[in-house]
Amino acid sequence: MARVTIKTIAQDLGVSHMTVSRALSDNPNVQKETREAVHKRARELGYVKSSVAMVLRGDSPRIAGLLLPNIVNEFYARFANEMALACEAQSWQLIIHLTNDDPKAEQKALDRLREVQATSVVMVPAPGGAKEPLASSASMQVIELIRQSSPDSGNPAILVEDRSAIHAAVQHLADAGHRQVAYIGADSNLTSGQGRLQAFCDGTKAAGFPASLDLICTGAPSFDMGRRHAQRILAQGQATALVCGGFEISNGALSAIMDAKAEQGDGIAFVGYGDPSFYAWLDRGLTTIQVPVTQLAQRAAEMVTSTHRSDESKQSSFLAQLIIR
Amino acid sequence: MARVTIKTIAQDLGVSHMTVSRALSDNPNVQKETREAVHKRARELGYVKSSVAMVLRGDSPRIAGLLLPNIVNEFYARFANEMALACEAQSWQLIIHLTNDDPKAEQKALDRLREVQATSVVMVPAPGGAKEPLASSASMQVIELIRQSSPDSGNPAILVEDRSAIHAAVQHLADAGHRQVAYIGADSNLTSGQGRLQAFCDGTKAAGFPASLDLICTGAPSFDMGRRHAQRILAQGQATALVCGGFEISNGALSAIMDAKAEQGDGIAFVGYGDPSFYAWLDRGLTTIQVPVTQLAQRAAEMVTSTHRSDESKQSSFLAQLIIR
DNA sequence: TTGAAAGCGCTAACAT
DNA sequence: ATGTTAGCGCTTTCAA
Repeated sequence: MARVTIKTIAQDLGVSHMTVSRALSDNPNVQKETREAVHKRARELGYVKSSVAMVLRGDSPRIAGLLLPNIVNEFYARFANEMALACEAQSWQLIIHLTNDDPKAEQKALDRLREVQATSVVMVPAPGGAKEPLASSASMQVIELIRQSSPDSGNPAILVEDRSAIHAAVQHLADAGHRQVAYIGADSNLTSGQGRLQAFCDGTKAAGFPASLDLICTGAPSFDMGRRHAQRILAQGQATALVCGGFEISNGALSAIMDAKAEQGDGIAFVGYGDPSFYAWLDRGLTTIQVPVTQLAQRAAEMVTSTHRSDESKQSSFLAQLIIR
Repeated sequence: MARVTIKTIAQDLGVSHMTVSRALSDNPNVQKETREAVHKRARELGYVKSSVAMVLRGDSPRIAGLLLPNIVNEFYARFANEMALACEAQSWQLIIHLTNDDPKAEQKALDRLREVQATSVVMVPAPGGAKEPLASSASMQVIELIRQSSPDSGNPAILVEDRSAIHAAVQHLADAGHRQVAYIGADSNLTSGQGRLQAFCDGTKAAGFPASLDLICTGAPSFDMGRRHAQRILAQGQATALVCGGFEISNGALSAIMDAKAEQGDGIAFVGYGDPSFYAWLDRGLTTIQVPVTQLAQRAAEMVTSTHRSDESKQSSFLAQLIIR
């Protein structure tokens, strides 16, 4: 069945398509009867205004892109969920692309979004991705999430202030008597990686047992990376506690720990990153660094749906919190 | 900065926009030099073809909609994740809308998708939603997921054959000596609810202890609903085991059980629905009904990206499996 | 080998 | 109060 357009309705009613257009937008310059007739017929035929035509004319489409490494990690899932709801409330649509932290996938996703003329993109920049997310993407507002592609990318960013929480995590472990505390986190390729590692080192120094280098593992953050390093740390048996600096890393490390526990029963103290619901149920509750997802998502939705794109590269930062269980 | 179009390039190079169009699509009817010059300039200016213009002309946009109750539940998250990846591989974009199982949100989402001329939608129909998802949506191919808005909706559907798994779950509990087995699931408002409840009842009959009605709880499926009913069941203390028939219900019931366990230490045998990663870690592993997410998602992506819309209301069904832990 | 015209759905700006 | 025209970016068709 061919698309129902204002012309369909116009012919149907024997008026010009302009009259229909006016009637549908409740322009006063139409006979009341005509207007009602048009509305009625439109409803009957199931007419919907083509946003495509509107966009071609110059309206900016109420479409935003969201680029995440994945959506299985509960943090990203929650973020996407909340942001989608907030956008929906403003009649914005969200196109989600998963990058798996791969720069090529990231670039492709950005291109596809430009094709549909998405107004803005919220993205967790992939490590090693384009430093300047394509000059050409000047047409889209790019908002960086959690990490920054480069400290001076000039894009607005929504960040997490987690250094104090990481510091507190180390202190907490120290208070419990731990002296051999390992750390797994992103490498200094990522702005977030730098900050977290720094905070960890500061924490150990403050607690009086400067971290030994062989207890510090960094690299490109991923579930597997976290799992591998945790396995190694467990095998070495040197560390008595482990702090994670990344969502995926935390889950990966945890899976290694749970596996080991199933076999041997013992375990090491663990401080996770992010707070998926099940962390509260494992081992009578896992201590973890909780990131304020809702706030982040709401901020993102705000920035996306507000038409005034922040000219200044505004950065907002939200406070993470150590949840002790 | 104004959008870069073929006209921009044309003026720039002093040729007609048609030449540019031809050059960009590698039409042989252009001087080699011209073609190369055009390509070069296009790259420099960061030109991207407007899919909006193409769609207006008649191309169908490679955009599909995905309507899910939420995306926090790990099953839905995994589904969305896998489907998004599969779509990406085919250069399709996915617009995700969250309905929270609310018919009004569902209807709105469908309208928005029609506005952007989405080609097809994969949706978990909300309970009580439009029986015929809007005749007018004839323009979009609607694919129902997991449940059907009505048995004879006539839409293609991707379903889960979980009756044998539910049956097996009851048998498993019976083998372990349980006789008072409770069930929480969707009501008969949903096609999936009917089937699961039926399978549960059949199972208890086969096991020799027909389910007593006060151990059977049904209603609109949600986390809260699962949680409330589980709390009540625990408080009554009659049942020694509980089977869940729904993703959200399962997580809700589980949260009630974990809370109770934290307080009293005892618990009842539990068979979940869906298999989020952490089920394996709780209580040395939760027995659960595992739904083949990947298969479902891949099938969905296939149907969406294949241009030949299945005229016949094809239904595919994938087998769920009882995972005993 | 190139260009000009028309049309996809819609509305602002002019007619009438 | 209603109709006509033009143009958003692109390709198909027809003309040079």
